[in-house]
This record gives sequence, C-alpha cells and structure tokens, in this order.
Amino acid sequence: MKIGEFSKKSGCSIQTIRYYEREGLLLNPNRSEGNFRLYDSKALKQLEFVKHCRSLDISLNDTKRLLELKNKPEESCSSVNALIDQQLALVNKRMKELRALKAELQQMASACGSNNTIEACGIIKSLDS
Amino acid sequence: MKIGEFSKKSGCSIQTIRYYEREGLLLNPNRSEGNFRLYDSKALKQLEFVKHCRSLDISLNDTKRLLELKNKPEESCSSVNALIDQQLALVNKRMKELRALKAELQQMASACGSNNTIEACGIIKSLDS
DNA sequence: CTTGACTCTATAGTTACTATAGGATTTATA
DNA sequence: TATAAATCCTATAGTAACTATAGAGTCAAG
Ligand SMILES: [Zn+2]
Ligand SMILES: [Zn+2]
Ligand SMILES: [Zn+2]
Ligand SMILES: [Zn+2]
Repeated sequence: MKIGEFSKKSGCSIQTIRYYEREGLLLNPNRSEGNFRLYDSKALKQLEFVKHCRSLDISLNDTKRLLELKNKPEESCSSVNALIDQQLALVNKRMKELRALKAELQQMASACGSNNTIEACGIIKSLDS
Repeated sequence: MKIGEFSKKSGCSIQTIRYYEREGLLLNPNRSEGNFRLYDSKALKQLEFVKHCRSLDISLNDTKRLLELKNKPEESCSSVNALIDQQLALVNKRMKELRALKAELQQMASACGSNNTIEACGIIKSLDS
C-alpha cells in the first residue's frame, strides 16, 4: 500500500510517518518506480508498536530502544522492565506535580468568587504574592 | 542591578531573562553606558509574577495576557477567572490521562514478573498487541 | 492530453527554554 | 598601568515530537 492508505490504516498522519522514518522508527520502505513508498502489514505492525509506546508517553528515543531490543529475542529483558519502571516513576512524579497545581489553582479560583474589577481580583492578588 | 544579580535574586537563568524580554514578558530595561541591562525592584516583582504563572503551568502567552490585564485595574476580571478555569480544566484532563497511563504501565510491569528473555517478556508482548 | 488526486523532498514553525560562538565591557590583580 | 578574569552583549542553533507549508513530480480517469 502507498502512504495514504498506510496513514488511514494506522491513524498516523503522513507527515508523522515520514518523520518516524527519518528518525529510524520505521524501516526504509520499498519504493515504487515513481519513488512512492510502499508498505506491507509488517510495517503496519511496527507502526502500531510505536503508537502504543507513544500512547504511554514513552519517548521516541526509548521507543527506538524497545524496537531494537525486540529484535534480540534471546537476550534478557531486564532493560525493558527498567524502562517501564522508569516511565512509571515519571508518571507518578508528574501526577504529584499536577495535584499540587490543581490545589493552588482551585484555591485561586475560589479567591475570586465572581466578577470583580481586576484591582480587587483575588486571583491577580494571589499571583502577585 | 545588572542581569547577573537579577538572575540570582529571581532564580531565573540569564538566558531565560533575556528570552522573556524578547517575548514581551519583561519591559525593556534601562541600559548602562556600556549597554548592560539595569533592573530595579519593580522588574523583579514582574519577573516573580511571571514565575508564579509558569509554576502553575500557565503558558507564556496567557501569562502575557494576565500581565496586560493587571495593568487595567478598573476593568472586569472575568477573563482572568476564565483563564484560571481553563487552566484547571487542562490540569484535570492531563490528570485523567496520567491515571490511565499509570494503570496500563502497572499492568504491563506486572506482566513480566522478573527477568525473562525478550521473547518471553510480558511487556514486549503487551506493547505488541 | 489535461485535470485532479496523490506523492515526493526540503524547509520552517511550534513551546519554552538552553547552549553556544564571538565580541565588548568592566573589575581585579600584578 | 598592563593584563587577566569576570561579566555582559547579540545572534544563532539546538531540544522534542510533531505540523505545515512550498514547489515539483507521478499516476489514474475522463
Ligand atoms: Zn495499550
Ligand atoms: Zn477575579
Ligand atoms: Zn503559588
Ligand atoms: Zn520483561
């Protein structure tokens, strides 16, 4: 299939597909006579793997590492496990940060019950301190 | 004070200060004879306002809007309130996403109890499906 | 044989910084 | 006073993960 169909089947934009190729997350596909990219179902599987990683907020760099590991079936998977643990730690850290943000934003929102002048706005006051 | 002291007092890197100036978040400071930037305590207050906004993940664009509003004390603060509400909605959305991420990552982590070969790794399997 | 849909490469834009390179200026030391 | 060190200046490029053009080539249908 050509890149248009590949894009629709994968739900990835054409530009993103070409970007992933440049970044080494997709193998260089075969080309037609007119230089069009030609994909098969194996390429689709690989792209879906990448999308799955991205949906977990795994960086493209780490995704690339996972793809490389995937091609060494007999090696130990300890670095895979470490990578996921690290990703989990990242998510936990960000959640903690967001909880703090949320608390302060809520407090600020309640500091300005309704419409005031800017001069009297509790939000501006709290941002100013 | 010159930019070095300003940077230390504010906890903002020198490059970031210059960047904020370029982006219109800090007024163009007076210059010394040798063209060095000179700051006063008013500039420091403004930078602290910006930092407070950023610590709440408010974008530089929105921060700029807040600064502009701050200079119109007699206007209604309804857009300030709206901005904070929107920020809160954003935080809530991201928290929801992160909870889903966390759940899937945890499930994946538990799918590979300990060291396996990559071939047998539950994490790789789950990323592949 | 021309129109239109599709594809190609190369390049620039996005956000919020960070990091140089290559000079100029000021301050401290010998 | 000469020079070295610290500080400052502008301009430019890099970061992550895309997105959006511009300008040209390819291909199928009418
Ligand atoms: Zn999944
Ligand atoms: Zn208000
Ligand atoms: Zn605060
Ligand atoms: Zn494993």
